[in-house]
Amino acid sequence: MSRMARPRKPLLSRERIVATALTLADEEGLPAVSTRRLAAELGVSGPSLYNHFTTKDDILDAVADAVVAQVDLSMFNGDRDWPDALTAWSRSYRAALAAHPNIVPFLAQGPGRRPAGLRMADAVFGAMTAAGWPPAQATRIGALMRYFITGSALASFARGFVNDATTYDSVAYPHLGQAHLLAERQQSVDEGAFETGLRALVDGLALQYAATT
Amino acid sequence: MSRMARPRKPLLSRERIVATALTLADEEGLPAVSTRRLAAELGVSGPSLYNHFTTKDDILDAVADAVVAQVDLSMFNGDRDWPDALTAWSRSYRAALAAHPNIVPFLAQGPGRRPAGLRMADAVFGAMTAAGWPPAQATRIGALMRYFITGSALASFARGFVNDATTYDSVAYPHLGQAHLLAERQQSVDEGAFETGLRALVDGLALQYAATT
DNA sequence: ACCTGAACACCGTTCAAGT
DNA sequence: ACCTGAACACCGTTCAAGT
Repeated sequence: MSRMARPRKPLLSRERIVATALTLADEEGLPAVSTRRLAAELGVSGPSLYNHFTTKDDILDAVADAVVAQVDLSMFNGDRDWPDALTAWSRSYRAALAAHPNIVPFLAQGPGRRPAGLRMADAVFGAMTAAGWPPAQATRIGALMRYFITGSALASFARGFVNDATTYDSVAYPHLGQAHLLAERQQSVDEGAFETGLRALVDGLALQYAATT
Repeated sequence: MSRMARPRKPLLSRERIVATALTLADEEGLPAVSTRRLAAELGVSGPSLYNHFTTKDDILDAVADAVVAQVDLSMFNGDRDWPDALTAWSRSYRAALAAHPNIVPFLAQGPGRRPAGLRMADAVFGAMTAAGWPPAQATRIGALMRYFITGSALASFARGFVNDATTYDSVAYPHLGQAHLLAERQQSVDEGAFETGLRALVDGLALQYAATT
């Protein structure tokens, strides 16, 4: 059964488009990822992309999915108790987003309905129900942790902090010391707020767990 | 002290631009808010807007600030204990965002450095320190609650849920029953996840409070 | 001071045409 | 099947010109 020799291989592939889009977003920001710019980066003309994706949003969805696919899910294999697993997963999730901050604003908008997001939701749901959580609560836990982690990533990584002394009027905002609002402090505030919130969430869920089981 | 009579009053004002932009975003979505479309809505030509704002992002910042300004802060007046106040504020915050879902993706990106956001951060910080929280923790609490609330609003209100049976393959995602992913279920999942997470956060913070004071 | 039209340098997407 | 150039209907923003 022989076939004709394949014609010269295609210039593009979905994988190459996604990888190049992610690199471009990482290096020059989300606004740099236009179809025309991305195509130029790939050495083709703009409309070529439409042979592989139906829309620009489809491309960004795939990029977002590639980022979410980096999240470690191995802590849900049953070796750890649920609070430990949830904590480890949250940190891995946040780290995956921190590695690609410029895609976070897009990623945070969609519900997690792409493959990697569903795989993640499935892993959390499975581990929580296995640990004894009722299914309805297990669903909620997956959602609320995602809210917290993506919200944290958005606020932390998205836009720079304007270090403008006149913005922070001590008369208008008597409780906010200037020191609390300096740009260089922001990252440690974000980090501390994330860890404090993560612990509070897991501890608070543990209270509910003890009350319902 | 008389002055010359004012010449015909300006066609535009910052207030009118912001109000019209918010209405347009509410009714037709964020992409409908282009400078040209907004100007047309206001009965002027596109470039006129630049007499009142330096950039389109400045306009959207002001719109976001107007939404945040709707958040009730009266629960921080000292009548309630801090967990009650934090809970009431969170619900008011979420409700303000739910009233204008289309602006949330923009709003969630910036740190809360506009007037209404700073007023809010100041109120939370003031109430938490007054209740006995150390300043560093009070700052973190304001930030982490914002992460959770904006993250929740983004995921809940931003993009519709695709009700596509083929997306949810029971082989690929064995733990996720189809019923859990139907569009009509989504809103109640979001609501339940928000309330579960809010309670967990406040309960978990109460544990930390008891341990540090 | 405030608004306008014209212009610049872009967009996302469609489509007929090429191979 | 996959890529191209041309085209359409848009963008945000600048700027000289008007009042």
